[in-house]
Amino acid sequence: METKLSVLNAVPELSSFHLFKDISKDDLLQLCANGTVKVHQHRDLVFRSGDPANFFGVAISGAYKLSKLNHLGHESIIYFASPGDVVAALVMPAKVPEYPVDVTALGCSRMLLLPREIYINYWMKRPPLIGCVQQLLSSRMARLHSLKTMQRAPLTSRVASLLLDLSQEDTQTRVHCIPLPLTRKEIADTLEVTVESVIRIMSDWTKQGLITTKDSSIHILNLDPLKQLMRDVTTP
Amino acid sequence: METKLSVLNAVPELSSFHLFKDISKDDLLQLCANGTVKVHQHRDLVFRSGDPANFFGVAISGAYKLSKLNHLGHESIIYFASPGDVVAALVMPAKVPEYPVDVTALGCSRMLLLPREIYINYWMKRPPLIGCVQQLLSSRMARLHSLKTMQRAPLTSRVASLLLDLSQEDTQTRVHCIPLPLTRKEIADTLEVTVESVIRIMSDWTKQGLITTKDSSIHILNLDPLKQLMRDVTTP
DNA sequence: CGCTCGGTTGATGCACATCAAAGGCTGTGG
DNA sequence: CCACAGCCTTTGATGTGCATCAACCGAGCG
Repeated sequence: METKLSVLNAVPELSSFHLFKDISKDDLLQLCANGTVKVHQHRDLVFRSGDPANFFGVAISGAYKLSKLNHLGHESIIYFASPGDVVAALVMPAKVPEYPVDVTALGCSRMLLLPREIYINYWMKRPPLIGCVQQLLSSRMARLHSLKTMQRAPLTSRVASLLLDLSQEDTQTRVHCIPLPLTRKEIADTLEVTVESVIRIMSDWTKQGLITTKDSSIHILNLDPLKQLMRDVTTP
Repeated sequence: METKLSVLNAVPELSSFHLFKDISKDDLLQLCANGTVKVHQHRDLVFRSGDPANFFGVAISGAYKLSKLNHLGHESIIYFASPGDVVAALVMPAKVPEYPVDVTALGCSRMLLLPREIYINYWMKRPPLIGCVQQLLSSRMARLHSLKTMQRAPLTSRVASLLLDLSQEDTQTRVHCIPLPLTRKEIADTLEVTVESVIRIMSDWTKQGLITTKDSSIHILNLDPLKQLMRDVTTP
């Protein structure tokens, strides 16, 4: 399932994250004391909602989804964490911390896991680092807000908005794609709708040549029509 | 509209908040340096979404709503802040911070406003305080998650859940009521539905004697049926 | 007195859910 | 090697919860 690596190997990647931007290599090793780098396969569960939260994590490569089960036992996806994102940091200061969500790997991914005490004793004593953590949380919060305010928009706009939000421009090929293996079901679970509705919308777009899907990797071929659909509310 | 008071008068209330629980009066005054206590009337706007965020706030009395406008210009309510809650703290560490939401007083309320520099220079250098701030944010995040995961439940459950979430037991009369002036429109804007739908549900409950409304203050007369409705998903 | 604002009710329609069925693809085990 | 199970995707037929639109009432207020 999962394998451990030395933290040392991950130092170059870690240093490249905004989170650790002004931190020397020595400091970085102190901040990662007792840490382990774990390699997860697709769908590996990292943290389970409700479990005692003795560790927090920093995503290094790949991607992770944060989700909960709703009243019917269906998955509700809260957030997608990318490399450089922290998970479970916010609950560390609680007296008896519990993970509020399930954290699951999407595709083969790596995460740095650190004990709670490290957060309390080292991380929280460094204002610049705390500032970065809060900025990450702030942008996660902003994404939640945006999903919430779009809740009453037509589903077409919401799917377009999500895809554009998650897509990144490949620096080489200049192609816009979504850097995580994402099924239609997961898109539906993020927007709190059914798979069928998402599929009806996205297969239209595929037929129109706006997007393609290869090995559950979604590419956006034509940005502008999607941006248009995202805004379209009153189509007179 | 709004009036200023000396911070000194608010010290007893501030000390009673979990946020400042282990902080001496002298320390408290340092943490509130250059602060002002403002008194807001119902519907006064405190921060406007998009404005440069030079201040953050601590709610002292009354209540505040955090909201944004959606694509159609309708209000979407993100959160209700109660006494002891912080607002705009999360965006303080950004290089060029902007308020992500509108903050509006609900009823006559008081808020301690503090300059951004105070957060950066004093608050962030106190790990226990940062811990408390993160706990507040964590519970706000949890409420957002809960609204999100209930999105596909029948509206009846969602209204019941919101009312129960916001209600507090009066320590004297042992009556459960919602400690903020809340219109049906605001409930609708929190759940992202229309007023009419909320009204249809709540007037049923009023007729059944489950709730009453006096001067836009909602009282819950009978908890258990509402709790039942909240859970009810499959009503066979 | 006319105004606005919050609450209420009814008639009608639509966007999305639900249910059903089927095909492709992957991995697993006989 | 094939049979089978499970997951993802797709499509169509049908249903319904909530939105939309319209109208009205009562209370507070300049």
